[in-house]
Amino acid sequence: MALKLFNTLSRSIQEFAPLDLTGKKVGMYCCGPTVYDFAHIGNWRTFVFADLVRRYLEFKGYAITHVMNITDVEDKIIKGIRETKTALREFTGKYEAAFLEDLKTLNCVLPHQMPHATEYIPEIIALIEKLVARSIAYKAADGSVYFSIEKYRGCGCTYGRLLKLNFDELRVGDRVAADEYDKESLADFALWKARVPEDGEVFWPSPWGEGRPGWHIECSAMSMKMLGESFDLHLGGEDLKFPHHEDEIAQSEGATGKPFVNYWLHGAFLLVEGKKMSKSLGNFFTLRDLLAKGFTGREIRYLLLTAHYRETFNFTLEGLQGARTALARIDECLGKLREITGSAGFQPASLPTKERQPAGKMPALPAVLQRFSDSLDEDLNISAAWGAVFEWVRETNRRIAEHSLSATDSAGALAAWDRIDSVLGIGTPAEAEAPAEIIALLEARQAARKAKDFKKSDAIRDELKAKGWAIEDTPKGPRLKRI
RNA sequence: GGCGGGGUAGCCAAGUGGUAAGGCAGGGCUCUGCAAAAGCCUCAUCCGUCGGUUCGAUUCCGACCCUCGCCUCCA
Repeated sequence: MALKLFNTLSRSIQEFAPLDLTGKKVGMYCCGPTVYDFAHIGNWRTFVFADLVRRYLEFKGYAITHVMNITDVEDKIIKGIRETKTALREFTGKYEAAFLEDLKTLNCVLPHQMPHATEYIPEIIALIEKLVARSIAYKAADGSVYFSIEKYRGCGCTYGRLLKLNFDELRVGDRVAADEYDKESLADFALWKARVPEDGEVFWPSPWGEGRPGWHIECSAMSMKMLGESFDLHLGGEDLKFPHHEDEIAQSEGATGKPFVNYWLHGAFLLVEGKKMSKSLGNFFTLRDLLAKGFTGREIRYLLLTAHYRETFNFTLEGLQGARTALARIDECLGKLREITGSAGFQPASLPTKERQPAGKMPALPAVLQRFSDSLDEDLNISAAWGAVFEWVRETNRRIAEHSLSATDSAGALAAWDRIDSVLGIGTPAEAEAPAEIIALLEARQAARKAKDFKKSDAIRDELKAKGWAIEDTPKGPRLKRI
């Protein structure tokens, strides 16, 4: 089955077909973080969504180039370095390192390229020059360069491709009124911002004088530099549709005269405990806040991946608790499969299913994989995909209980899971090794049980519990579990 | 004011013109020296309200109510 995606550009679900003539290579750009603070759980929903798209395209056999920019020069960053009295690199470096660490915690595959805005100033300037040469951009009295929406529309281009805009009825709110730039038109946006005293040491030379790039232009410059003037996929949060993505289209197509991006994918917002996240409501969480509450990256990833990407999702602490139980259900099942398969060095990775297949042409898949893949083909219906996974878990458990699952069946099941998890990225939980002291207690308890000295064995169990370890007696002997 | 999402069991969340996936919680059972854990089974006569179309609507159409978001900081 072919992958279908909702394209914001056409406002409809379309079959995905890469620009690449061989149908194999795919270019994908996702707007990355502005490194002025720790990323919050809402940001992470978008990045995990991008990770899902990337992983699933790879699952389908595409050779993807995934680019995510790092915005390391911007108003809030400048404000931050002024307040903390640090250098630009020092300031952004700290948050960038945290971002990369969080990305790893959530088991997101690292994008192939993560360009920094400050390292692409020449490309940004060159792009602005093109726009100036085509008279779509102009230098204002304040030394800044703006994009003229009027001129752009005059060329027969449409501004407002991703959502309907009615300029006559745009409400002039406080934010717009607060703008005191020398723009010809209110809707015009900055490509190059002239240096002002508050910028401190943050500026670069340019044909229009010292200054720094606007936010929108950097994404156009870097994405086209890495992926070409036209590429396949551009993702981001839904709030970026306007103005950011709209402006990217205008700048890029205004400069090249070619279609910029084929498919625009937008991830929906996240509510936390039913409300928009805000610090005053006390429902504002960074990933780090949640880790501090004792949740793990995979639990958070799981929860972020339970809902369809285009639906507003309500993230709750209770949901996170449920995620833990749900994951344990999968882990238990996989653990049993591994026991049945035996530890004879079985390597799921060596199975032929792992082989790259020509895009869109997969061999016959095990039922669960087929359902999983069919679900994701439908505009990444991950809820249905999880449904397939959990029904498979139940069926597998049933077969295990009636001992009708051979080592070969079990190995096959694990191989299927391996493929599924290449998309979900849930992995296996970090197993805590029990210290020798705990093992000794466990053995002492077993001895007492054998001698039917249950008073003693129960006492040892309590002692273990006090030390943070729970015992589960299974037919194959006791198992230790960290509490 | 303009534009766009939503309203499905206690909670989260898929889906369909023919009578409701999945997860969590709850209930029952199995296993167990007892527990714990786990597993299995079960759990919405019903999909915001009111009309309409239809043999049949949660699904299509209309109206209304509620809710969330975007409208130049924003994932």
